[in-house]
Amino acid sequence: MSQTRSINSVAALAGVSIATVSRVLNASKPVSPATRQRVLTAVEQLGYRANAFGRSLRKAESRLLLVLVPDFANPYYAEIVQGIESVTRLRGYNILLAAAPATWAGNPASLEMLHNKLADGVISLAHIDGNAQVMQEMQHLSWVACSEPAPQSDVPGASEVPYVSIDHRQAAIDAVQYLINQGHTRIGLISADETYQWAKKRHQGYVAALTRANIAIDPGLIQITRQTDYAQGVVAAAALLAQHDPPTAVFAVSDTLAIGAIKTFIKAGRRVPEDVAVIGFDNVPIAEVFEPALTTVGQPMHELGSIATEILLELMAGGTPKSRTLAHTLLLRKSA
Amino acid sequence: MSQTRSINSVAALAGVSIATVSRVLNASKPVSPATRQRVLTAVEQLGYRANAFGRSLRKAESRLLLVLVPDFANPYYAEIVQGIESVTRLRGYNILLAAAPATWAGNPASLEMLHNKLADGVISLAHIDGNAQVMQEMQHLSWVACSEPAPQSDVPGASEVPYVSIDHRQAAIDAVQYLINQGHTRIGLISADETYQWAKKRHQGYVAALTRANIAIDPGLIQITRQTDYAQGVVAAAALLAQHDPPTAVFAVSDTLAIGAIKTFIKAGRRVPEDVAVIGFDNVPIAEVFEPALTTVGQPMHELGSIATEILLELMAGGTPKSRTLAHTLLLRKSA
DNA sequence: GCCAAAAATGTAAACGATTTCCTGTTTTTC
DNA sequence: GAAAAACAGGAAATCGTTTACATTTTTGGC
Repeated sequence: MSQTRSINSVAALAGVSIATVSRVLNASKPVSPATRQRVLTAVEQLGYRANAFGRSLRKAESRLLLVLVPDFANPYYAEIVQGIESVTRLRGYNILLAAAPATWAGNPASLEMLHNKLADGVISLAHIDGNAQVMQEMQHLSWVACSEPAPQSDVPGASEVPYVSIDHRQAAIDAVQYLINQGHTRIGLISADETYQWAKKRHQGYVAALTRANIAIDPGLIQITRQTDYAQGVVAAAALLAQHDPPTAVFAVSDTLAIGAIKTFIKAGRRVPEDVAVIGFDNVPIAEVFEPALTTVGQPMHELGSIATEILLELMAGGTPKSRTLAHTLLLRKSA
Repeated sequence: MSQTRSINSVAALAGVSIATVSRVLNASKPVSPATRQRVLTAVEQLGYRANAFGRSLRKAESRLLLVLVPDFANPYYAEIVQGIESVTRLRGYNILLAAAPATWAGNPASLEMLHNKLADGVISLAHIDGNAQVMQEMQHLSWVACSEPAPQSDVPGASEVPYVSIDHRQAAIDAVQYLINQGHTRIGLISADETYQWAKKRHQGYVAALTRANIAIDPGLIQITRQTDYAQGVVAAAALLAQHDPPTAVFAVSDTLAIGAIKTFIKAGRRVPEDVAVIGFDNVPIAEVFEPALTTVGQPMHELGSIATEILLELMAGGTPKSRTLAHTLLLRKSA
């Protein structure tokens, strides 16, 4: 009752060999109804459950998927994880959760220890730089990048890491174009640490949209923050207000930045959207509820996660799935 | 390079036995500096990393902690997980993440499959009802309940499950008392599904505070919602407004409910806090940023997670840690 | 130099499953 | 009714570690 039962105890109780017990439990080979039943009742009686390590060791698979998350507390990632979970649950996999180190380079230990062949595959929501150690590990395991495209391997013949993401550049173009259509010409940008591909791409989209509309790029209107929390949005907005000709519209690469900015604008006596229009990015849960409700670019978070998982599973099954680009949506609300 | 290397290949390359390799890697017994070095370079050269299953099978431990989360997308849980991670990282453990089924009873499979002895311990952020299957599993594994106290086992001699939580009842008393001190006498309650202990306890605190102040309980001012999302807050607030003598203050058992309620009040032409004061619970990230900034009860989320982990680790080490009750804080902002 | 004690290393037995053979029993088929 | 095929179930190898026990090598005191 209290101690751990092995397959041997079941076999003994049922009066069969351990091979037969295994066959019943895995339905791997036919077993006569009579013995089958005997095994089943023995299992029931002992409350037996197969030891995961024994199984994994023999089969060389764990049915565990490693999920690398840059920041647990960020609702954006949380929703993606939710999407991942919805698929793993169905397919009989479990999630091994790990914090992606802020910088890959320094601590190989943290990562390497993690997937000592423990997981069958990896879904990374984090930025993966070309760190050699990491890249080498990637050869051994099935990887898929979610939201943040993975760097290509230099190793010749190495297979590419598939990814699933929205078109960040186009999404930024859509957002900025919307502001332009509203008649704005002085449009500010609040971007974030551009080692992140998404930040970089959105910045590019901003530039592309303005260029296409023949609006000159004013470096003073571009604020790059270190992180994406409210506080950084506050700082960036203050910097924009300090310009001698402040913007009449702002595109922020995340909702948190946008909200921080709006608070600053309002505190400075500006009305949003009348004096300054603001568009955010991500459509986090608060966006809809905030006053004024935030106009923002919505990402299909749940699908990002679920499709990444499907792709990974296909990859693990030996297939060659293609990367996917999902549709974004411009959610028109009150702030712009 | 590409195929999986076992300890044998390392032993062969270094010209030693596998035992010695293991001893070097685990520092379990002294090894002469010379051989030690030879083993280390062999390990390096082959990129060897110990197989987790072999090790876990032999040592009967996985250094994996199962974390049961009711809802991934809820920032409240996300922050607790962050706290858990901060400790597991330090102590060399990893997190196995699982969605706690909404109702335990129906699907034993989901849970049982999960911890086929795979994890060394369990941290539950979820409500654990007295489901017999679950309770039995709890005998086999070290459990700790985080935020939601676990039910006591009926099994005589069974050890109690330690928990870490704030004093939900007292926190509710503090919040409601604050409203009373402000002169309010018609105070509404928006509570949630009271199979959750925290909801029940907060409701009790509400009643206790009013009773102590000799204010009669008006059932019409008590709204119980199914979930804790914004939408439910909207519905509950509308119901409160429909009363012939609506409340001048409202205590909501979660920030999301509070925010939904505030939006409704404002839309109905009421000013917050002048016409209706609102206090929430949890201090989610939005609370500070919302307009009007939300007065709420703060829980030490990060510590809830980290201390739960410490307790679990102590339990697993054979200790008998005591349950902990952490301090809450009433955060006075603008909404009340 | 010799011998006992100490230190270093090797051998082999677990750990708990799955799975490949293999050996007996049926069952089929002509 | 006999040969062939199908079926059930068991014995033992295997996965990759750790570790108790055995053995060899080194050390140091005389």
